[in-house]
Amino acid sequence: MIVMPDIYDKIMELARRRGFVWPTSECYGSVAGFIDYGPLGAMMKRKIEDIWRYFYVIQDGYYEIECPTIGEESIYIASGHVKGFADKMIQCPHCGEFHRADHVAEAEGIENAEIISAEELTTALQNIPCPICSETFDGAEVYFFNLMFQTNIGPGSQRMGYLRPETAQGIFTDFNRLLRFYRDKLPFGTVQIGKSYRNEISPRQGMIRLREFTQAEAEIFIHPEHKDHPAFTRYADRKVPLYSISNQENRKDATEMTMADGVSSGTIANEYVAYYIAQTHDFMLTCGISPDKVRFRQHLPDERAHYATDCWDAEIFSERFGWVETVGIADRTDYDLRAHAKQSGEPFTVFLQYEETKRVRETKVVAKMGALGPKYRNRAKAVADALAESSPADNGAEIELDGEKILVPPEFYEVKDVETEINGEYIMPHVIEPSYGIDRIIYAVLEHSFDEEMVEDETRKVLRFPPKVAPVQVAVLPLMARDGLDDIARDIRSKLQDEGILTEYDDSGAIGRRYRRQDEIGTPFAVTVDYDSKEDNTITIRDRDSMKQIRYDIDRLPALISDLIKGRSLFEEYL
RNA sequence: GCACCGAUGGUCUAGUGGUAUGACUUUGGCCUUCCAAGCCAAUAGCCCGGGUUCAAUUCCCGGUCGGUGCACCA
Repeated sequence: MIVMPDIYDKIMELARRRGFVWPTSECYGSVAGFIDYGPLGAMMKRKIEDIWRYFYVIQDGYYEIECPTIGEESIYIASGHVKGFADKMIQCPHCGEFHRADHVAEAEGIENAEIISAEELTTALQNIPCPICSETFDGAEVYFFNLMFQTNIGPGSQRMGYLRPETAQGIFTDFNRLLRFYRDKLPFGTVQIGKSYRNEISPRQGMIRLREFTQAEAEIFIHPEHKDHPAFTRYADRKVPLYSISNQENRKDATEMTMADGVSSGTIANEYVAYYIAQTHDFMLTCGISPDKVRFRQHLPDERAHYATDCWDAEIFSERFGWVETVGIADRTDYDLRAHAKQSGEPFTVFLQYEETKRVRETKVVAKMGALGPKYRNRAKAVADALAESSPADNGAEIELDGEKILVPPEFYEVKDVETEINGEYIMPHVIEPSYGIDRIIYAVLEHSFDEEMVEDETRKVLRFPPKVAPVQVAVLPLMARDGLDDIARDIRSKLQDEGILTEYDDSGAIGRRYRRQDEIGTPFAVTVDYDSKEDNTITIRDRDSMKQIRYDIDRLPALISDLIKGRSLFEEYL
């Protein structure tokens, strides 16, 4: 891996100076793991989120919801975060080193180290030597370090709350409402973009490991037996670099493969997973990620969560951090819904009607409650239930009640031959979950867009953002701030504003300096008003990447700029 | 969380037991007819707390933030 140790510093220096990303609350000394997005960063983030919305909300039709960032304890008991998101830690009383208690125990041959309680682990470790200093852990206690931020809800602090460690749970907990919203049909999807929180032990790496970060997650609920994506043809022929389990095991680099081949060869579990791999690839390139710096790495069987059938991470290559996981795409089966169903007692199932009603003949044992009630009293209901499950003989039905075998005589029940109609079945959907780390994507876009080139012995710093991502879309510059050029420029600016285009007006200093300023913040186009503009009602449009200019009619400018930003036409076509 | 290293205008930096160098940027003015030109001026800084000292940005201790290694990363 070629490491350029200064590229991160260069990017972050620019990002700080020009208002993309700042350390948070600097006047009080900042806090590791938290950042502020400055004016340009916040705008750029919004644009990237909007591109994401284009793919998931507009293209796929999955509506967005917004849930609280604080959730009450039950949610995270169900999701497994209260238990599973905590590590059992122990600190050596002699050298002060922190260890994962279960790892130390396992290495010393203690069985079930991962599942035994903290108390048991404490006892087990008392005479075990610290792997660092070899003194024993005598007197040290195993404690839980949970990566969730904890809080109390209300003044009585009776109700425990947690800051959500992922946005997904809000979608799962709203499942029954969402199901109604989508009129009781599968498949359907719901997305959420928002902040999540993890109390990282050591959040270094700037924007890569944050304690508060933005996720964009989609939860797509599908029939467990129908994992073919209805719009699969959209991406069937798209080639994506796949770093599959076998590539990893055979130490081969990622190989390009179409999604159709990925699914038919069995590399990718199903069309849904493949569709979102391809869609993620599409999204990344749209945001300005370099095509040669993305790959999709399949989770190895031992790192995959036990409930997931297939899981792929989109990884982006960073000069500074190497391959960084930015998106996870998993088939989570019915794990989450099942967990919430168990915790809440709600069904979390979909009733799917059969095309044709099925008729089933069966024999039913129906209790005669009039007779049963007086005899069995408060046990009558239990007896009736047990009878329904029993297979009566001529002399009566033998049932078991509280471990006691009872023979219920025939006069207490009736055996009926009934035909029932079955109109459908309840099924618990499976969930496909693409989960995006927006902040990491923003960093990667900055890194991949950043460029330096020498122009007449000066270093030109440019952010080569796609026009859709650039926080400022057009700079309007009068060549001179006089002779009426400034008036024409202001007029052009307001016409562009009417089109909803974000412009910056700048009349200070030499024109070259102004171009450089815009280059540094990635503004794709600059409109310059010169003396010819007064004569023939034209201006020049300067392209950031090529620094080439064209003359264009002022009246038709807003429409052209709009097309250029949306990617409907390319600057080169007008040269 | 541990160990080591670092922290000087917005940015990059020089330097010091007696309040700080230079460049770039920014702002105003002059000049300027398309890629950081020039001139004049202005704004702006020693990470925070404690200690030693007549005096601390400088030395010491603690903290914060950043970098590196360890640990951690559902």
